Amino acid sequence: MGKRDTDSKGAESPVQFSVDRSSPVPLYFQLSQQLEAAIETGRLAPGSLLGNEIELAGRLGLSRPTVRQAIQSLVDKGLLVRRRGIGTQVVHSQVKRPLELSSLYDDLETAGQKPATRVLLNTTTEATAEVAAALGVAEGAEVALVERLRLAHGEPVAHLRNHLPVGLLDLGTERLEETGLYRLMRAAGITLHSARQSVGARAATAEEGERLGEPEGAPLLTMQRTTFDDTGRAVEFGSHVYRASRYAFEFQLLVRP
Amino acid sequence: MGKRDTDSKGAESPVQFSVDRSSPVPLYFQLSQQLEAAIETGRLAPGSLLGNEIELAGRLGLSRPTVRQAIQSLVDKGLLVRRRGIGTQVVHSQVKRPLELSSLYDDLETAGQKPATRVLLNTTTEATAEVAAALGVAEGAEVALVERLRLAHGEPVAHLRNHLPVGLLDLGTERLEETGLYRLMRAAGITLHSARQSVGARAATAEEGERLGEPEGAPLLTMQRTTFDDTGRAVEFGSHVYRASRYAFEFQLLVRP
DNA sequence: GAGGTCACATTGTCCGGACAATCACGTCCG
DNA sequence: CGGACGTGATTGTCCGGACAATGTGACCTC
Repeated sequence: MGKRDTDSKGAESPVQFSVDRSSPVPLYFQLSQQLEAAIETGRLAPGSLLGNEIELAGRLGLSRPTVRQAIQSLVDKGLLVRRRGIGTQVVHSQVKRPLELSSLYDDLETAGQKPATRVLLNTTTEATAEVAAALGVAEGAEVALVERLRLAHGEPVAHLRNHLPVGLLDLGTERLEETGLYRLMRAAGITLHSARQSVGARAATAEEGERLGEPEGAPLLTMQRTTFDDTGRAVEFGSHVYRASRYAFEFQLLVRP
Repeated sequence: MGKRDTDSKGAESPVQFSVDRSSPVPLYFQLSQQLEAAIETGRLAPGSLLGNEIELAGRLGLSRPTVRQAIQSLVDKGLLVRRRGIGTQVVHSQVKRPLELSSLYDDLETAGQKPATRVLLNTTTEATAEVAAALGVAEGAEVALVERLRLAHGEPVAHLRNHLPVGLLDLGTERLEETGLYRLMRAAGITLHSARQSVGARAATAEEGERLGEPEGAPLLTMQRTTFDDTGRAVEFGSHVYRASRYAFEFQLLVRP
């Protein structure tokens, strides 16, 4: 039978870590970042053992709880797996990034494309029943409305319609053309917390087809999203339409144990 | 019991918790479950403070790290928010469930529908290049193939095609009609870890329309998914098609701080 | 040789304490 | 009256240790 090779354990790990106690960065965070970098660059091979926590702590001059905290954060990210009695090992699969609350802008940017934005509308309007329910305001109340066309390689990719509470944010049209909405919100001190999404599909109307360069009746990917900040306040309601021929949602998700 | 002192905050913390030290269930887990139940039933109102950790620990006869571990698990679930200098409070928004690696079967079941499954195919086949790449086997190698039609209220909702490594699982056709694939895998001792998904849309072919009861060219929602267990092995590759007129993906997602 | 048993290694849980960082709030001063 | 400042409250980080639970592998028995 196959004998478990012993060099995966390795009496001494070839990878060295170190922490800077004078830095304001928490020690566990320093360590978790170094571990993550080592995993991503392959210096810690998939499937390899990490060496037991106690020895690792001693080697770094840290306590075991601190080392555990660092490891745990990577387990939560799906990069490591712990097994009682065995050890902690690097996950085999190609974990890229779990599903994030990312804007389309970031999606395209990380995909190597150069997203462009054309702001079609930047005004205020009266909330419809749907928008009012999503944002938690009265029907007919004034809300901000932004409509944008997102392009990649000069081609339309998506039509984005966002409703926001008035006064939440200063929505400069030129800033909206430079970056994504979420970045603006974060920059304004809003800490995003969670979002409720619905992803579906439908056929393009004549108007939608015109805007996106698709024939009427072409399949479109739709997403509706309400985003909340950490006080539970709804800060955005988006109703977006993507060209199915040019875009798909790709993401990785983890099983919550 | 010492000082009850003045609860100057909101004077709203009459909820009592208790732990059973003779139980094999970890203490932090007992506490987190009770907290979660209290939040879901509304006994802990949204926005209300939780009372500081040290006092809570003293009241329960637990140490602060244990209480923190319980609270942290709920913070990770998005139910609580911690603020330094302020306290821990229940989030306002209607957090339902974060995106899970759930089967369509579970989705429909929790939606109150009674899903039915018709197994169209349960056999083995030779892996195409796409399947081979996803499952990490050689092209042309034998893999299991299952095709199912999922119905709700007697109407077709989705066509599911799954490829699996041979010998991984005993796929009884009658069991496939009773429950979802993921439940079978879990029951077989496979611990799911992560999945890579792609969600898109396209127009129905004539054959697809026939199967799902849609006209040719109707918009369909598509999902491709490769699922990995905790050893990094690909255990399933799914290629699914949903009727956009009858189904949409709904989920909640959390921002990774 | 097959199967069960036991020691060992490793992570899981829990404790008690210490100090730092941050935020809300009241106080003091201009 | 308003802004700067200090103070208290609360969570964040970190330590060192103890015992339990679990899976592996070697050893022993049959």
